[in-house]
Amino acid sequence: MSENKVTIADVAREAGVSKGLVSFALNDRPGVSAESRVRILEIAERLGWTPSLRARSLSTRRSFALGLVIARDPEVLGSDPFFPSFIAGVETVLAPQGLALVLSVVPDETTEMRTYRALVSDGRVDGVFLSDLRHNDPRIPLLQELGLPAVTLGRPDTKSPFPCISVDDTPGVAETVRYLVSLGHRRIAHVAGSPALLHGSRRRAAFDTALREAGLPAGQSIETDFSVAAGADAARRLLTQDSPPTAIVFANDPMAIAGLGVAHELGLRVPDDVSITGFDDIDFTRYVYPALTTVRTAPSDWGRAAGRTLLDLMEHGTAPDVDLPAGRLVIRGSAGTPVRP
Amino acid sequence: MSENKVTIADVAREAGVSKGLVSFALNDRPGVSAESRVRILEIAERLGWTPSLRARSLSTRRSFALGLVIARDPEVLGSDPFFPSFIAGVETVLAPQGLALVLSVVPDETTEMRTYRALVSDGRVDGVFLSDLRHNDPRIPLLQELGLPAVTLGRPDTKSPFPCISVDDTPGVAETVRYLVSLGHRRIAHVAGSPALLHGSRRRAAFDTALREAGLPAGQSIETDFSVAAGADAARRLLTQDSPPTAIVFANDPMAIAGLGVAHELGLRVPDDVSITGFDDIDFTRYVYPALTTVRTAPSDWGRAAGRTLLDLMEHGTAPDVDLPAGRLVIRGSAGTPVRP
DNA sequence: CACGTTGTCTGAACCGGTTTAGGCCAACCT
DNA sequence: AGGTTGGCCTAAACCGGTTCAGACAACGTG
Repeated sequence: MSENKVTIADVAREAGVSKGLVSFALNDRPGVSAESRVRILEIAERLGWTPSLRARSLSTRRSFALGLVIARDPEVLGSDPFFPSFIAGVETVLAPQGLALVLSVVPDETTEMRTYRALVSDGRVDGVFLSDLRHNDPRIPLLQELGLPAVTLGRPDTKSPFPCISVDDTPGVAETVRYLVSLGHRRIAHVAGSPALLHGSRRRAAFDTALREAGLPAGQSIETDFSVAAGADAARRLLTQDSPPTAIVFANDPMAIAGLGVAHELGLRVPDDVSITGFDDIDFTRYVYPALTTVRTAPSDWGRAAGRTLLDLMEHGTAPDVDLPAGRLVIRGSAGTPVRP
Repeated sequence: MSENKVTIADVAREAGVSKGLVSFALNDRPGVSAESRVRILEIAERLGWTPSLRARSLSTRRSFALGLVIARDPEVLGSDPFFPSFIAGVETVLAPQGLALVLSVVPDETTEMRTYRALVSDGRVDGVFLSDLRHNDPRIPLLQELGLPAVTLGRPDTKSPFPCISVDDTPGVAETVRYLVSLGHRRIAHVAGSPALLHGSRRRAAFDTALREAGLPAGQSIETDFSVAAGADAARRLLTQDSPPTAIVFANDPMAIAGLGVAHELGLRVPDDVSITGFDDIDFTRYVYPALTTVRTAPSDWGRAAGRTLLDLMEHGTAPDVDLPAGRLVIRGSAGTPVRP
């Protein structure tokens, strides 16, 4: 009762033509007279015909679905609103095309590679989004070998046949550092993300560069896995040492928020005793105290751009890279003039 | 090159038997001699045969995929780690079965209903998870009409043909209120979630009941949409009135964290001037200051249970409801003895 | 008038599985 | 011996589309 009952054969019989002609008319391809076309369409409409995705899949060898495989520690995944927003953005372009999004959340990299292979050998998706790019990312040659169209979220550090959607984190980090320096900070530390992830190491490199350009000595950096817990640990280490930094630049907002908590817990005032900045401008930032100074990024724009580019790629076999506007610093209360520089 | 080239016909030819027999052997069904079976399996193995999902889909009228449609304001979605964890839990049971998860994030309820219809008429999924249950939820009759198997996340307030996976929020809320009362609180307010959502209104009802059972007069309640922003607004309204509450029970953690921020901003000490509790025990709770006293829930357990139940339902046509253990109060620093009761 | 040309349409093969009707043969029963 | 049963297997239909070779008629052209 629920499944679509009327097939192309029903339409053909009703219209007194062959299946093939109906198919041509429905996909408006040449070789059908104007009268036949409207008559067939009219009959299909009247009979309530809808295409069978499964039949179409079998004969066209396409699945009309796109894939996203997320290999993140569930803890990190939960505190980071990137993916929900990204997916919402992707959907806005997939839904109108009748495409579905197949999502896999996997625990580790081995499973991740296996998942891509399975998606391909099942013919489950026609293309994938590659996120959380890593150094020398093994997924790029894998997907190339598998012949699966893909777009990368971020610019890979190796040769890649796939279009990429990227946003330069450097200006945001640089702007943050310049702002802190302008407030009088000289001992600025960085709580970096995972060095294995490109956006982790790039933000860190941007931080180092920014300090150098400000004429300051290299600052302290602590590597983390981007998790809230790791952010808290890093903040505690930085703030409990002798002559702690007067400002800490966190590589993402969840860690920065944990940093705020640690500062409070240690009896430090923010921003008087220590300034704190984040990255991403997640919703929480506005409502913690003090509100977090951070760099605004737009994950749902990424999603839209990535979706459009992947469609382009699948349709034309090629698609240009997209550079999204760099994030700008959003100034709130968590960074200020140090009372004891 | 990527697509699976070897078909069941190749195996049949190589084995010198018919397609049908190969199919029987591969699905180990009766009617195949032991020798033939091992020979066919051996040959399929040697040839590297893998089933074509698409062909199987067409002939069995199944899609080997399950659906999840999320209709939430992106803002609320982003700050709430429920779905990432839930999905991770679901995956642990789907992946071993070779099932995929099709995810839709839609902006509103109208689109949501349309999405379900599309999923069914495309035959895109074999079953769905129904989350964020609403009062008199229109999706239940819709799915019933569409004949799509489903499990509900939470117990519906109307007659439902579907198994449900539920957890009783009442004990957690009750425990929270009793704890606050035991600390000496008498003016306890509630920042409720959306009254349209069952878990929103149930937590609120549990709150009212708990106060009554403690012999206290009805407390103040403010309805919200579960968003961080709404939580902050509610907290501000509660705390800036004459004789504000000494404790606020928030219906979820993101709002509670926003509440902490508002309290700080108003110059109130937590928990001395106002105690704050949350619900869900998201990762942030441990790392804000003071750490949030909240009720622990386990979204990935929900995911696992929901996945198993949906598989059961699809296989046997029926599946029992599952009651997950109620969340327990996790005591941290954000609630304490009121200094001015 | 014979000859392409063009436009419209049909029939059948095809995608790669599942499923059913029925054939054949050996074993068993009376 | 003849009839029944059951195990093993094949051929063909089927799921519902797409696609291609070719039939046929109308048309213009030299």
